[in-house]
Amino acid sequence: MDILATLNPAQREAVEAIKGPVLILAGPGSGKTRVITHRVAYLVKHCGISPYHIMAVTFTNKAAQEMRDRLEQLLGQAVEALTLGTFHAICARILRREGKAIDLDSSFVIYDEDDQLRLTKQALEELNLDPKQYVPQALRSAISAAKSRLISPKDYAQRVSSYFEEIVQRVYQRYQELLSQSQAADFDDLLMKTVQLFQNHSQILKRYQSRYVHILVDEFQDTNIAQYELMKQVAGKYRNLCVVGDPDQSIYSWRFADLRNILSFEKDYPEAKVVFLEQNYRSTKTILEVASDVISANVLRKPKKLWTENEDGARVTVIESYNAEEEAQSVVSEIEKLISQEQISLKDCAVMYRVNAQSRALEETFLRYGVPYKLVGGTRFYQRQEVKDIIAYLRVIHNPQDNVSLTRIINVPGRGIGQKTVNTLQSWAKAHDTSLFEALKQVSHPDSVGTKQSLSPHIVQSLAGFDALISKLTAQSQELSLSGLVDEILEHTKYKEYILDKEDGEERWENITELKSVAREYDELSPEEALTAFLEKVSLVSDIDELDEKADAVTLITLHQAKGLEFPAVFIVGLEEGILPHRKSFDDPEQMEEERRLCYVGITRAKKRLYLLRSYRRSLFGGSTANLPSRFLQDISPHLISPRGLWEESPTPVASPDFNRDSQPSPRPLSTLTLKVGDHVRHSKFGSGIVMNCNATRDDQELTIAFEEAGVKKLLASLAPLEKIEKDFDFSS
DNA sequence: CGAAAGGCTCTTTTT
DNA sequence: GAGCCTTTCG
Repeated sequence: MDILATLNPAQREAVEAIKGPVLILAGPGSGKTRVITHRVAYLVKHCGISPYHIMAVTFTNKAAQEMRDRLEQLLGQAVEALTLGTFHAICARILRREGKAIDLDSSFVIYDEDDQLRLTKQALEELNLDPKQYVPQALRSAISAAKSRLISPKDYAQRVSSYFEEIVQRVYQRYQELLSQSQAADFDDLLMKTVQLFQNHSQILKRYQSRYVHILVDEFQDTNIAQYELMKQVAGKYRNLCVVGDPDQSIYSWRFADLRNILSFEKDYPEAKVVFLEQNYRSTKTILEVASDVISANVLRKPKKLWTENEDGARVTVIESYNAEEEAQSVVSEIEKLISQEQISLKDCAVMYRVNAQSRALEETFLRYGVPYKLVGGTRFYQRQEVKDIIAYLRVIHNPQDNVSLTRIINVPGRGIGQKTVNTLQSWAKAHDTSLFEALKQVSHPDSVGTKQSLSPHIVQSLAGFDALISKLTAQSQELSLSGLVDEILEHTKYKEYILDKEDGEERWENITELKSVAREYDELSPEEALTAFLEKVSLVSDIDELDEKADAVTLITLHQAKGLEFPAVFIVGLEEGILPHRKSFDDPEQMEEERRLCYVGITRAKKRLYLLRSYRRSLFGGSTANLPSRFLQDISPHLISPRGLWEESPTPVASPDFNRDSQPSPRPLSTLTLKVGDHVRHSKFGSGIVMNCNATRDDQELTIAFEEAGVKKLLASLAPLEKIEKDFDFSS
């Protein structure tokens, strides 16, 4: 089969441009994944490049798996040698192989957010800082932000400019020490440490540079600085770097993704070829117009013209209901209508929402009406307490240095080792500069000195018992299959009795059974390999990876997770001020633009039918509140909408405030000048910029302006030396 | 030491 | 409303 035959001219151009850097700006539904897949196939089949010399980075493991499947179809051969995966998975692999060079044991564990938080708390405690005054979550996030920007504790120390940052620096420093003591890497470390490895070991970098002749990166708009740097390093030799992204679909800035990467790309690779994919193959004309109405209100974007040859399609349905329950019922009844009247099945339908908590009302209603559904995410399987407990046992067996996991299980199920004892062990470990595990071993030996007096013989016995348990399991781990090992853990800890005694015990035990069946998939490997592979998998899987496409059931999913997917019928629920856009974005125009992009991502998932739902009341936390309809709804041209619900009954809708930012009541005319959103301005100091938001204060205008060079600033119209400029100004150039 | 009860806070998105 | 923490009592 000819790899190029099925591509349109722009797609073909993107596939054939194999020499040098390429930036593909691809709108939703423009065949972006197809282009990447075909490009790899083209490299292998037409250019004779071995898959061994190609690296392709995807956003999720699922996307990676799908690409591998499609490639094998396209090429008619397996492509095992191809490096394909998420940045995190690829980095983990590199670090396992090369970690020795930077003092990272090849059996290092990967800490997730929960582990990170525990470690942050420990660092706080050790530094005698009050966790009430310094919220651990905030510190964790600040550390993560630093790492995503490749700022080491030392670098951080040099740029400290506030008391809070001073604290962050100290916690960050200690946090890293604790990580290294545990032979652990957190998510951010996977990226940062790989970059550092390459920075400090040029001979290792050279090997990888020579290997990867071609590099492809998908969802480029959601990469962070560390990922950008990594890519730049590996592509340093051949510069055959192809990145694909859509700035309008950038929705991960809170994970420190940096849209500037797209802008930097053209600066760092001036010879880059830029290809635009603008033809949409997914949605109807109507859906595309709705999407365009919503996204065009963003100020910080390059206008883009998407088009399609698809039919006009039905108008989008806007449904207003009284509360979340009624909203869920509307979804169910519309789905039933679709199934009976159109050729749409359950698995063609997806319900998307801003926050996971919204899934509850939906689930209850789906259950009540007996409509099958698959829930993506929510309380994530591998995050569940009981599942993490068992994994913690496995981690300790695999890597006894892992202090976080050891602390987690040392008294689970309860064996009389309380917080006080753990503290004693921890200070002993710190005083002797050793791991908690070593402390446990030393202290529980009857002939050890120095600590006995502070621990009762009774406790020492408990510790010795636990130590013996771990030793025994560790010995068994050499011989038993992985599922056998899990059985041993369960048996010796009496975990079943422990968990069945708790609330929802049955359900939790089922989760353990489920975990065991995952473990069984690794039984054919050698015990050592199985444990390593299993632990790696459970650290890096995401919920979306587990989505079963074939099951005939409605998908319930967050807007974030829906990125990259498509469905014939899409329901977006909770289009209300405070939900979508989320209230957290109210005072930050940049975040507000991201909310808008999120809405855009949701809309553009739909192929044929789109339903936008909004309810008058919603009880998200405790008391129920009345919310106004989302400003995004107001941005859609009325002729694209066919209304249902409250609007249907009362043709003259209840007067609701106009949310268009442009028409916010402006203050009394200023003698200088009055500006509105979207105006281009020049500031005597900050240069040229664009107005993102206007806030009328009592006798002034508070402006948020994105300056080309100086970034986003908040200014007062009466004071700022501003002039309005007419000429068209391209923010991104 | 551990279970139970009461009080507190903070409510987003996830590799 | 839930999850987390602290307090209290056995």
